[in-house]
Amino acid sequence: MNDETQWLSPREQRSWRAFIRLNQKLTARLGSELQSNAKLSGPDFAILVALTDEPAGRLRFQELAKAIEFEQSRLSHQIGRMIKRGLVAREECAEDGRGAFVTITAQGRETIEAAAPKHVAAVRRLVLDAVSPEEFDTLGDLAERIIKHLDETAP
Amino acid sequence: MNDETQWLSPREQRSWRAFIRLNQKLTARLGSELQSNAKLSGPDFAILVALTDEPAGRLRFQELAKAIEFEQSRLSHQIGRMIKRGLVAREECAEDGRGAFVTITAQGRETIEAAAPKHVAAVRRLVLDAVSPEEFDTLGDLAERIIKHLDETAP
DNA sequence: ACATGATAGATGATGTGTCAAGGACCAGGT
DNA sequence: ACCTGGTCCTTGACACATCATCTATCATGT
Repeated sequence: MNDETQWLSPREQRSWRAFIRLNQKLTARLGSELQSNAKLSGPDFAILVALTDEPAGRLRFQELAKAIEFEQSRLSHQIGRMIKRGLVAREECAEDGRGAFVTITAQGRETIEAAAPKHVAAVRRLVLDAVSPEEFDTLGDLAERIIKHLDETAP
Repeated sequence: MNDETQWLSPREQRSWRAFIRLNQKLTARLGSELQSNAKLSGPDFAILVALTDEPAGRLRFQELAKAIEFEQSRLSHQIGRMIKRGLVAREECAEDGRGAFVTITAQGRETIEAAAPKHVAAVRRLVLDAVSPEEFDTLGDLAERIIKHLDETAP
């Protein structure tokens, strides 16, 4: 094996490790707050938000999958579990016999409406409070740039 | 329910969503590259790196858990699976009858040594190539600040 | 009408993460 | 010697993620 690997410099490594660590910690913290405040997981929350963003409160599987960037299969499993808990329902699609809609239920709405304020508060408390508005903008800019780069380098 | 929630401004929301999305995409991409290049998951990789950082190639469960910030139980399950695959081994601890060491095996070393260069290359290609060195420093600074804040606000 | 390939979604197997409960051992006081 | 409480690690149950595979339906060309 050729050993001309461009290892990370100490500086790069420090930034990289901080970034990775932050992701892990943040996901864990927000997830556990959501869980104890509202009995929702991160994926549950993302799905309910996407559905309430729709006037009709429903979406085709495909569109929902695209909106939150879940793979088909992952979404299918996730929706299956959420149906069991009464948060969403599955509806036949008249125009396309293969397709199906996911609809938010009344209970799903109650749950998300109760959860959202606490979640936003947690985001403010855990993240926004740690940096200035300008810095947060910078973070957003960098994130968008890297995402764009990732999508261009797509597999 | 009092409705004085400080919702995110459009600007804040844009940054927040980009940040979250980036985390998800990046974890997914790096995980899948690791998986196809080396048959390792992110957690596998983190553990092998932590063990090779030790001269002895071994650590107590506690210390390993602290080093990579895994909960005890999570680590225990993870190590169990890795033992099955021959990447690490469990060793009794003479000084403390309750404790145990995790040791990297020869096979574990081979695996990580083959995986690391490709992983670093992926990090460069997917992330470092998208931003300037100064920007990456900034990212690191912000990440460290938020982590510090998270730890101070610890549960 | 009918083949053919593409698309929508479901399903089972396996690996991963979290929580709650448990078993083994240690340390300190009595 | 014996509690008692804490520490170290394991275990089982369940939610989640990914992969490969499957079925049903659609859309097109003949």
